Amino acid sequence: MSVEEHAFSGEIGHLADRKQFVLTEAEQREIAQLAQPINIRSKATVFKEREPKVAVYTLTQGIAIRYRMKPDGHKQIVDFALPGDFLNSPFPDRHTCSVDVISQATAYQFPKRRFMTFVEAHPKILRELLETYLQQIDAAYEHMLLLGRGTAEERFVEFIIRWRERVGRKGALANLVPLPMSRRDIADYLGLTIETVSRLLANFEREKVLRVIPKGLQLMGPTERPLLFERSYKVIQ
Amino acid sequence: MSVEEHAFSGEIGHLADRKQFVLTEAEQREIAQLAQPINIRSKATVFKEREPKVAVYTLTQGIAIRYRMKPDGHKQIVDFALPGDFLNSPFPDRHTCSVDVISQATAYQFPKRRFMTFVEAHPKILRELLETYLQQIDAAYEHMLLLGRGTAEERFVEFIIRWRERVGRKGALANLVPLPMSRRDIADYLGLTIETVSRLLANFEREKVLRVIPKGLQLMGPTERPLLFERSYKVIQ
DNA sequence: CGGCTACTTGACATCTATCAACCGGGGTGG
DNA sequence: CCACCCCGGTTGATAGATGTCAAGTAGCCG
Repeated sequence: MSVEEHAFSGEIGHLADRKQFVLTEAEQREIAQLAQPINIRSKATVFKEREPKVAVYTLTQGIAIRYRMKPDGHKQIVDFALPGDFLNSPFPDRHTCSVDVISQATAYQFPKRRFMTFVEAHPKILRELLETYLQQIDAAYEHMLLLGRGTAEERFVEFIIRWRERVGRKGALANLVPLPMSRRDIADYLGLTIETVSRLLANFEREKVLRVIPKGLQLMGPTERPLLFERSYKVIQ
Repeated sequence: MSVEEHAFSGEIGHLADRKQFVLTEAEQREIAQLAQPINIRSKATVFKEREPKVAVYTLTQGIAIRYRMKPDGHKQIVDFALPGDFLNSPFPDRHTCSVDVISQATAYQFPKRRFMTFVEAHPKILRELLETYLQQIDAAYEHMLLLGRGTAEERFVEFIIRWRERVGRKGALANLVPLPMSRRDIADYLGLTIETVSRLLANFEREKVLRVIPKGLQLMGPTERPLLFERSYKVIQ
């Protein structure tokens, strides 16, 4: 199968790589009763920042972007959500970010009050929730470092490394990295313009670090430029 | 008293503006037994990111910077901590950011295990902790938007507005804004260089938006440029 | 096949970083 | 007590990275 034929059309990220909740069967049944499954049509907005929060959502299929906007329309994506991820949290009373799905998607919708009473009745879950949020804080700090101090190239490289880890979590890390999101989404995640993202890709391709393929990238293996295969500053110490 | 004589040397932010914990006397006594008060000398590092985490700290006096570093030494400050703020969290096992104090400071040190058992025995506190972390996530998203999509001027203005709100929380918002941190710290918070920060201040001063005074700023009141007195996009809707 | 949208590419402008010199206050040592 | 030095801050000249604007291309869907 040639690279171009490689089908990225299938589901990716069946499970998010984030903190996984370990639930007993009883708990799962209980949760299923709380939740209402919903369909979200492609590119729809699930909720907007500052809107009153009536429910907590977990994504079950598809990919979502979680972002904040300036009044001039400029967007900063804070996170991509994969199936299994929460789209929001039970506090505060208003949404702290907006969420769009990038394609047809499904989610569970938990009425906020019921979600909280359930969680508070299950200390184990509350604690896991706590860990989830602390992971998010860690991720946010990492992203802040990137946005505040990274060059365009560093931002892009970090993005690919992290994204590859996330979607490849189930098996080995593949050299074919699916990119189901648009260039605009990548740019909005990295705090860059689509033109800059496009040029970065062109540069990397020229340097034989990767190849741009439909809806994804093919990484060319660690050569003289191991760039895309290690986190520069995670490995130091 | 002239502006220049205004003493910013006193304590600022006796209480952080963040989520305040409401504790019974019994709880306070219990907490006091868990905690060990410690002194931190000026500019000292309390802990470094990725170090094993043995304790949870709350700041009691002084101001701290919470930051992450790139291997090249570039720093991104994620937060300034005021008295009453946590410097870290009980998870994960390693610190997710470094903390330095910008002047002599004191803190409470809670052995991590004891902190967790205490918190888990007090669901009310656990829940408040949860809210605290969600506030931090909100703040981090806001900061990401600023770093990814804000111009140098927008970053600085947002910083002043937020900082003024934090240190002025107890009383009315003053037009004298103390800046106990160095230009380097401000630059590292905003993802800029000290030169750019310096030039921004010079510009604002030229436009009569503010005056630079020792260890602080004097805001000149909403003129034709209300700039520093409202959050541009909080007010929209 | 045609038109739309997403993406790419090029020319140019602009913003912020970099490099370097300079200033000023506070502390220190002669 | 004064001079010096050091450090933090400011200012200027210049460069470089990324944004902006505009044109062109390619893939996709009707």
